[in-house]
Amino acid sequence: MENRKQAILRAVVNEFTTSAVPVGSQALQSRYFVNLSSATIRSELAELADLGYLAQPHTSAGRVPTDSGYRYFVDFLMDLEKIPEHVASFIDHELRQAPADVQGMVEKVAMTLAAVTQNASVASAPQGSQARIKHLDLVSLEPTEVLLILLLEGNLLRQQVVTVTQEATQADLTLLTGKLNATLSGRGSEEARRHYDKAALGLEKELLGRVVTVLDLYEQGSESLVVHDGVRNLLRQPEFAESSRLHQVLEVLEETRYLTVLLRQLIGESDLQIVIGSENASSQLQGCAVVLTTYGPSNRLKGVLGVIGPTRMAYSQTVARLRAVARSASDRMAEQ
Amino acid sequence: MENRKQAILRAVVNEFTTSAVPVGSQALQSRYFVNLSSATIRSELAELADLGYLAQPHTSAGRVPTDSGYRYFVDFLMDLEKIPEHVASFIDHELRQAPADVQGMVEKVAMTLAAVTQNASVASAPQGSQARIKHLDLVSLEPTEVLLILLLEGNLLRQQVVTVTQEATQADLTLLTGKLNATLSGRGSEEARRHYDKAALGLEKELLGRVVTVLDLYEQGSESLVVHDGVRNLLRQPEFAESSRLHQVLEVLEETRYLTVLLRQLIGESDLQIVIGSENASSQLQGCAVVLTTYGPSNRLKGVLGVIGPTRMAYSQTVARLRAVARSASDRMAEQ
DNA sequence: AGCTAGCACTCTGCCGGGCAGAGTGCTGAA
DNA sequence: TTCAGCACTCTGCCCGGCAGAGTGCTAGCT
Repeated sequence: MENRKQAILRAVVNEFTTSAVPVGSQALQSRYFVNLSSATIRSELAELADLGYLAQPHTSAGRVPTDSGYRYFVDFLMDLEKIPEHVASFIDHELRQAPADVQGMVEKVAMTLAAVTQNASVASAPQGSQARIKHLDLVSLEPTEVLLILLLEGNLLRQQVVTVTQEATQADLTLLTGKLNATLSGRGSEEARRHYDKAALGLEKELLGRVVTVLDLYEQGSESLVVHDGVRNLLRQPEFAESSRLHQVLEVLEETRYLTVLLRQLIGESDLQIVIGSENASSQLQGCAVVLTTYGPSNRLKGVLGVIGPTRMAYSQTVARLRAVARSASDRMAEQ
Repeated sequence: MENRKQAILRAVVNEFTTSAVPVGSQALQSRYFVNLSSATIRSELAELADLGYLAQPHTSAGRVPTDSGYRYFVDFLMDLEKIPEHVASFIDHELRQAPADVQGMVEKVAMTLAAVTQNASVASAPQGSQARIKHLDLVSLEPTEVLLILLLEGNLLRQQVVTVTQEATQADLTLLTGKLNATLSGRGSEEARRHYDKAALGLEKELLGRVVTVLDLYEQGSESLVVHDGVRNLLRQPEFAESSRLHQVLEVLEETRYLTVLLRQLIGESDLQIVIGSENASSQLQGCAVVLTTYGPSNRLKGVLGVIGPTRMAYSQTVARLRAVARSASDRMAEQ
């Protein structure tokens, strides 16, 4: 595409993302192209519309970027924002005072991301495809009830109440704890399963069975933790003035199943993903853009972090800030 | 108040909660008082308006309950709904498949409550004024880094990474774990503090210090867990058609600080609390009603469970279902 | 004394026309 | 290739009129 067309498309996107009003040839001329006439701009706009990058709400309205227009913009025209100093330090400050547990951390990350991007945010807890046991603990609740505590790699705690058929005192359990820790720490589910298969019937086998279950659940990601925040930011945008639009977005955000699927598709894909409007698989997110990246304490443990907003979004700013939050959060988690 | 006035007020509230349209004398006559003329009803309505229980949006509209009207209704006129069988079994079914950890349980409770009341819900994790240690565990991460895992009464897990000044192997830690468990299990923060004061400088003292910190944080409730769900349900109500109304509610829900305060005021108060419109302390909840109750595994461990919706709410149904969820959740938590 | 039928009154919501404003596409000239 | 000018179109807004809903009041009835 010629340079000037690109410049005009960029200008339309910039203008529209800030004003939310269809932009006409005069506005462009006075603010971006003083030494071009509005008529010239008009003919360029018409051609951009023919190419499918712009559309007009009605005959005598200005132009609005289409989904392909935004796509072209983010692929070729966007120059990354340099994050202001105060935003960077805000991010660090917020994340530094996040709680140490995963749950609290993920919530704080989502909150911070929503605050700095002024959009809605989602975050899933970092998770590896393979779970490794770091430590295991058994606590007697009742004679036949045992609380199984599993510490997984990444300092993730899992707990399970196991009802066993045979009574066990805390002393029995402490003994067993030592044994299990010796054989299992640092190992994953395949190792646990092997021990389970070998074990004789009884307490140990019952508990090992539960250990395997917990690890399997984790690896399937079926109990994955996903949080969201910042829905109130969306309400500031005219796109969500009528409640039906927001309703659809909330259906996605509050229905964790959808969200899990949405996020899982990213894992393994490229570092940054931008999904615009109709590119979204789910019909509820038409008119919305989703910007996603991964984060986590290590290469093996990755969670997904995302921003959800109207397609009329400040993409360059969003991407830069999303990356900053992801980096800062990853650093914080790696420290632990 | 005379019987008939009460009946009319009750009818207005009933009718308005289902239709959301100001209710006029004719509608009342045809659906509730066939052997009364609309003129009679009109004069009663006028008197109820004089008493402050009803208002009209404009001269020729029907009547709408005021906040005091709703207040009178819930205090004197409401008869509690008997919960349909399928709702009761839905609640049990949902809560039965809740995860065993507190976080997951609280989320599931909030989700279920939102589903059965068709409003927004909030839930805080059960918390006692006194924390008791049930079990304690130490895991070596690095030579000078120890992961402290505390299992509190109510099966609440807390974890903390402690950087210690003196190197310790896992064997050292296992030894210390046994000692600390012997002295601390079943005890609370005052006991932990006593041991901390007595302990000689070194590993044990450093760890005990952290134990005390964790218990203190817990008892202050400063790290209390509060979740919400079901905002999408509010969007179905005409009250939230313009986004500004929802914006205010979201400010309260997404700002955990507000929510914590809102919920904490209930602890220690009566079993059930209904706050209607202007009775709300926070200005953002004008026009909203909040129905709160407590729940938890025992009398000492209580969390708050609440429903937030428009003042035009099916109070009787909401109260009944809120109670059912609270009871079912309490049972489930007590089992563990 | 309480209830009711009838009636005038008021307010909203909706429809259609007219008008200003914004923005376009086209054309002919530089 | 660019640009000035112009006719055209479409929206948003205002306005008046009208139907509908609901009220308050009054006079008469039981």
